[in-house]
Amino acid sequence: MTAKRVRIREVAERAGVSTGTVSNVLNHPEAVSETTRTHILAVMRDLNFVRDASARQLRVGESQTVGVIVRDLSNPFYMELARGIEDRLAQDNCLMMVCSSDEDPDRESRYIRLFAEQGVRGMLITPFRDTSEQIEMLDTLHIPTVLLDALSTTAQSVSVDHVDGARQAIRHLLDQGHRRIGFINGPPELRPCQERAAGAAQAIEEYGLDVAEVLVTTAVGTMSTDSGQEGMAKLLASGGATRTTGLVARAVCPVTAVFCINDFVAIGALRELRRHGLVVPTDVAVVGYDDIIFAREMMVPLTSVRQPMHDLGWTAVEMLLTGQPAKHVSFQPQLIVRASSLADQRG
Amino acid sequence: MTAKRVRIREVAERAGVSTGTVSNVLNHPEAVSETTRTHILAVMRDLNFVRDASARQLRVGESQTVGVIVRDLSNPFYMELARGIEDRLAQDNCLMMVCSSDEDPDRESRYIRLFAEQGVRGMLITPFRDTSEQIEMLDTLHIPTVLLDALSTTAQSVSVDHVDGARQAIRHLLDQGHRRIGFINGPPELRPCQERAAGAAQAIEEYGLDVAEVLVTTAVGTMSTDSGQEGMAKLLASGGATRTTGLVARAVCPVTAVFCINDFVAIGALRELRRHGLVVPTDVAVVGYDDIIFAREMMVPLTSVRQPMHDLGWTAVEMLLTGQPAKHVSFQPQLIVRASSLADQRG
DNA sequence: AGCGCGGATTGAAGCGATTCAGTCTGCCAC
DNA sequence: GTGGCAGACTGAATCGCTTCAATCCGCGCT
Repeated sequence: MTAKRVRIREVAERAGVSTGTVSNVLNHPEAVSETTRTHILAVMRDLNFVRDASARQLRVGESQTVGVIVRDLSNPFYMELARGIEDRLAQDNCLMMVCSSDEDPDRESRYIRLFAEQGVRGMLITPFRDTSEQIEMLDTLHIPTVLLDALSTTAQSVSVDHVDGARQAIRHLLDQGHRRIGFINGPPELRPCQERAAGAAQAIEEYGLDVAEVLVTTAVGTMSTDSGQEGMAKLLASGGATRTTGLVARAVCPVTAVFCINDFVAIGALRELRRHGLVVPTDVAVVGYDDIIFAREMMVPLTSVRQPMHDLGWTAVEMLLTGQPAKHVSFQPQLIVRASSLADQRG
Repeated sequence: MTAKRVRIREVAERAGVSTGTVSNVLNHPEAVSETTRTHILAVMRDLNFVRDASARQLRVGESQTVGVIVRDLSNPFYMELARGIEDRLAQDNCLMMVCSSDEDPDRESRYIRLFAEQGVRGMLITPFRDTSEQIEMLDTLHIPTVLLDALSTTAQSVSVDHVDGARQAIRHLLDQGHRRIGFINGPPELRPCQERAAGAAQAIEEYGLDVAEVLVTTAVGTMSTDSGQEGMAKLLASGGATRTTGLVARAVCPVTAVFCINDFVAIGALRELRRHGLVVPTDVAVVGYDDIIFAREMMVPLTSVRQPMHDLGWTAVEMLLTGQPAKHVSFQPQLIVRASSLADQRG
């Protein structure tokens, strides 16, 4: 029962050298002769020496940790992001401290302060409103910060191009011949929703078509399956009558395709379509957003816009650690085409 | 552009007191007179003072961080767990450092060492094999550790009762009248798989039935949708013939219900059943495990065994921080019944 | 033999907060 | 008037590591 942690001094004594040499083995091995180095390393192993990072940090003023604030850790959307961050940090032997802001400014401030006290190398923050005030504070503390999934004029930031993502989705539907396309948008006050709406319109214009004629937009309050179902119901209601084809009565769908702001919403939309006896993709094509892991596993695999979250996290850390001059890095999303939007591959 | 961080000394000077008093404001406010305390706090705010945690930690030998190692951070299964950990830590103003072992012993060791260097208050580890060796090492370093989702004789641990989870699932199917039940198990060398198999058998015995007659087991190598599909295919193949009912040709299913080792596997099983024209739950009932968020969102909402991961994380931290005497805490899972196993609620 | 040089090693200073033995002050009791 | 005491405050020592000026040593060169 050894009561205390082994210090560098014990190692030095046992190895018959000074503490400076032991420290050099740890930090400047090339400055120590082969013989003493291996000897000291052996002693370290014997004594089970573990270097105290807080003492080191106090002295050199640099830590091995990075703080990460996401909106909600339990949201699978952030998982891949976190993984990208971790993978890049591992290269520099760094660790990440993660927490959730829950979109609560107080929580966020509290965590930022805790991180500052810890002397993190930098912070990665997924802001949920204008955080320029906080950033300034961090600036005066000389703590580099990169905003995730945001565009900032004051700080470094990385994000995925929502305009382009929506454009790809709509272009794909137009390519498939659709000329009446529903768009179930999320809360219009959210930046990503605005941008995706813009991207959708842009794609239609690029095809020389009239946006007002092609796009039927409806917005829902939350990005959940229930909202998606509700949104789809609204779209269907705007269509009107019921038609009887063959033996089955079917709702007449006012659109031949639906672009959903997110995969959850798409799942809800699929549910409502099915409830009305409409078949995907034969009657209506559906495209989602985010490409959550289940998109491909669904009964009708869902076409979706994939965001390179792993790269996003990786690059954010890269910017943080290397102090890149780049102010903002934007990633291109990628449309993953699956059965839910491919009318000709049915059967 | 203030070049350096404000130290406690600056605050003391500016406030016309000694560093000791400033420190007391931070750590023993009751020992400082009302007047000076508020004055010092004001000065701190003015100067934007942020206390250096590494210096504090060096002196008092106690940090505000906890290390967490999960198998793979990008697995949604761990999200809720992480959230439970975070929520409990927040109460004590602690932060968590998270990382993924990827089931690689070297990575795991590396992270454990990093955590030890950081002087974490404790560690939460999701082991993937026998880690008693590592734990012993941590023991000599006096770093408390709680194993997650594991049962250990040497260390503290928390887990969910797999035997009971499987028992609930099978009991439910027996209640529904099923007497030939398929079981798509995972790799039989994994402890949870063994335990669930045991629980399944136990439930059948409790009903006074013959396990060999009721349960048709098949095992798959990985816990993926593809494996699930494959496993279901095997089950169906063991049945043999094809029957023609009404207008449709259908495979004869040798079982009337299937219990899957996990929801991904269940998704694969559903896919295969559908491919054979078998309807869930009319022809075959399906039960999964884990109750992933999508279980309820599926075309046929999936009955699944829910594990209280949030509580698990919360309790693990509780044990860590309060040094509970309890060696092991086991949680009860809960069967969430949905349409996929309720034959009588169809239509 | 003496000099110079460079690589290896030493050891004390210092990072910033906390602690604690001690001082200082004011006040009450006798 | 003096002693005693509690409450408020002080400041030097300390935590373990890194750093760097200084020292030491061995060797080749003149």
